[in-house]
Amino acid sequence: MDPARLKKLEETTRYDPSEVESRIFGEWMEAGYFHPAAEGSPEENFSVAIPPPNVTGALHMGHALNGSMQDALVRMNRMRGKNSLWILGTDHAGIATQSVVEKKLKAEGVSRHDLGREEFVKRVWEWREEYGSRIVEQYKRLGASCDYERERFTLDEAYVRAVYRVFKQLYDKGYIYRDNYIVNWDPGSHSAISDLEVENREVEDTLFSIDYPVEGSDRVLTVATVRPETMLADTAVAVNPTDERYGDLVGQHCILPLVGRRLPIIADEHVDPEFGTGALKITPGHDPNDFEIGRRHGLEEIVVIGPDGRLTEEAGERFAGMTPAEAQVAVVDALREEGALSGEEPYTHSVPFSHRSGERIEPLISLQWFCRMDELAAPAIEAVESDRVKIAPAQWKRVYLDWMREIRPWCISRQLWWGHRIPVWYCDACEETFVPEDPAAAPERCGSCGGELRQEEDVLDTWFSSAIWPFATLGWPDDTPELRAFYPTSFLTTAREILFLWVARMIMTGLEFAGDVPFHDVYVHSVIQARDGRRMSKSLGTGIDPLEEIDVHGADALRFGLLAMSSTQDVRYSDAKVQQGRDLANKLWNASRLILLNAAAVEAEPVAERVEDRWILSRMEQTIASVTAKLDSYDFAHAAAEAYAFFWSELCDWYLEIVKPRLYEGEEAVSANLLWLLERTLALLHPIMPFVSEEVWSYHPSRSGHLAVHGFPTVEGRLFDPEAEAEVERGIELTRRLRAWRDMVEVPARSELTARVEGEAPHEFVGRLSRFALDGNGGDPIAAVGPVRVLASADIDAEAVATRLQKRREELRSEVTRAEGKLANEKFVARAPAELVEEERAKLERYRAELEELGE
RNA sequence: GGUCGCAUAGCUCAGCUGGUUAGAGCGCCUGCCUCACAUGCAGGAGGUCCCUGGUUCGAGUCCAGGUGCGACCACCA
Repeated sequence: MDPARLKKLEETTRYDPSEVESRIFGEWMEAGYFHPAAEGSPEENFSVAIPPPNVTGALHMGHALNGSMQDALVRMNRMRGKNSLWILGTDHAGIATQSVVEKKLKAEGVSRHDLGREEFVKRVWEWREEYGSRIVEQYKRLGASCDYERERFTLDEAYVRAVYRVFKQLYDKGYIYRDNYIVNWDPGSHSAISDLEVENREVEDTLFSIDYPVEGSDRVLTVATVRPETMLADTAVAVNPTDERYGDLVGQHCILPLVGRRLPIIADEHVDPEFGTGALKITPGHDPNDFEIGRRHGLEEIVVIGPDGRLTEEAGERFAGMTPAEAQVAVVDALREEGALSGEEPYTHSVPFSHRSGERIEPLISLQWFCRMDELAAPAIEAVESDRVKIAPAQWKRVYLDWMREIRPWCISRQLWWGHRIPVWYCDACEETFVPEDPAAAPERCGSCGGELRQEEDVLDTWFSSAIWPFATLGWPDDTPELRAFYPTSFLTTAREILFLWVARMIMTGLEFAGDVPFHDVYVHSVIQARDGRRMSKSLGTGIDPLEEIDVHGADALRFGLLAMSSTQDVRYSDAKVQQGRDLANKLWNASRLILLNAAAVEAEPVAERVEDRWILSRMEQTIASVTAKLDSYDFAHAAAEAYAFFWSELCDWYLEIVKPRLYEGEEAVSANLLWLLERTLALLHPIMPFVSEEVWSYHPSRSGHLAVHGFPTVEGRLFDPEAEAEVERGIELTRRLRAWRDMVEVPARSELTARVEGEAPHEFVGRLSRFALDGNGGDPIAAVGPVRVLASADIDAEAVATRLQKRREELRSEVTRAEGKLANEKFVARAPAELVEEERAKLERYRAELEELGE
């Protein structure tokens, strides 16, 4: 070994991740391990498409967890020799990015309208050039083995082509259409948003009762509403057809207060006779239900709130220009003046808010583009029903299916500038609509009348482009080598919040356009909450920055911690688990120092002769089998815990302590075993803790290349040895009991006690590790611990021994009582499995024997 | 309103198809700076497994009801 490196190994007793991580990552990148050739078939290869983070984003805990899981599987499969590709890229994130840049411009005192569309979009691109790669660099800090040379962006030229191809095909099929429809208008982003981008929140409002006089009568119909300002757009009043109170009024009219409009009184099933007075004002322009009712009854659709979120001229000059809140006050005042307000009471209900801007959704009718989903959903339902796409944990399969079976048209247009501008051209002269094959070469003049064409102003929903991520990133619609080698991808890990928004849509588009499901497995991971159980969120200030955690504890520690704390249920962020990961890295480094600095130079297969060697080699194989199976089934927490327990408890606490004398003597067999165990342990841990394992590996005498591409251990069945396991475990158990006994009777830690053994002698290590000389003779034993008879000594306090004995006797008596009771139960003896009963009898015997030993 | 999930040690969580004395990490207590590691080693204390019924020889685990949280979906003004 290079003297400088040897010195480092000898002198460094604390593992320092910050020194190691960037260096190692550079080595991997330079070697090109993460940039596989587009060869082989999807069946033999392994591929994953990263859920593309927003270009505006910074790495948060969700990314870190998701990335740790993906990287663990990608690395394991790369080590297995599979051609492995982890596709990386970012999402242009329409609303989020546009508002970031708008905010920046605002600070400069400019609005996007001052700049105009073209200039504004240019500015966003400039912003993206400067800041857009930040999150990609952050993934490197995590150790993510993505293909950084194949980075994609949803607005790359090739990607845009794919988006347009999809749009065109869906349009030609008639799935995409334009319609005046009620949409979720987000006054914050000045755009329509889809149902999935709306979240409902409980809000306390006032429920107003308003009297609508019935035409030609002195009766009034009292309606209840939380949004009196929308009455200005009322076009009917509805009652339930079975409601006897109003049967005679159906077909008549009432008069809209303040406005004076005649409103037909209609009957509709939707109205709940139990609610309020059983009469419902109908505002098709500003309420989704009313819109449906309006369409059923052919009602007039009036819109009084404009895209700017303020009341329009339609609302009448008294109210035009007001915000809805101002208008509410004004309308209520006016109603009160007219004597039409007959009640108000507090009312709590759920109200839609924009997930993007946080503002209250203003439902209104506007002209938007929609995509019909039924036809696309059908095969995507089948694919999941038949498990061509397996969703785990299993309960999410049903959630997916339930949603897909009730899928509704998707509003895909957004009134933004940043995004894929909808590839549709209109001719105002002859009212034709064109969707060209190649938008880049779109005609300038109308094919029918020669009139001037103008392109649709709106852009597509960001999720429209992310929906095709798994194949568009591989070059679709061209028939590329990447597509042939890596599609379908192997699996997807995701947070459940984007199961519909993203996962479902990828399955639909994958089947429709790429001819196959986009992935075979979907693993829905848990959500890591803040330490106090709240959501991690920037606005709440509850977020924990993964980069800070990496700075302090190292990427390996964070990765281990996140995987260890992950679960099928949501969990609170656990500093202790990250700490555990850090300690593990340190322990790995130090155990490796012990081995590497003391092992004789041997290049041999393990030697399974002595029972402790047979034991640890068997345990190693069992651990490899178990950890591998857990990783393959996305059970990261147990994989991490088992690898940890094996390495720490069995390998370090026991095996290393047992074999130290042999190691120091330079025995070759134990050196061979230790180097073999170290190699396999490092490889097994590498998918979880890539940096420290790679660093340690760099000192291993068997090293011929990086661990990142070293073979992943497979199980050597010949090393399984249940007998050796049982035998050594008995020795460990006895050692533990002897140590506990010593501590209990307060023997000084250093003093060696003498004892003799009844019957077969235990393994050599038992006496050594418990500081007992087991070859004593003569004298009466003062205590018995299993087969060990402890002899009197100046270090042993007789009183403490008596107390200890008393305590043990009590424990045993209670166990004897329990076992006796169980065996006295005839039904247990008769009906429980025979071996269970036998076991219970044996136990009872043991307890009784020990009790007798203790002088009972 | 519908669906799903969760309640186990002081804390954060494991406990598969019901079966040893219910586990881990952290924290706590007691010893140890033992020549890999004090980011360490050894030992220990600590649990009416939310409540009530039920099924069973046997229930943390299965069933019913209840209580308390949480998530998702949903057009009742």
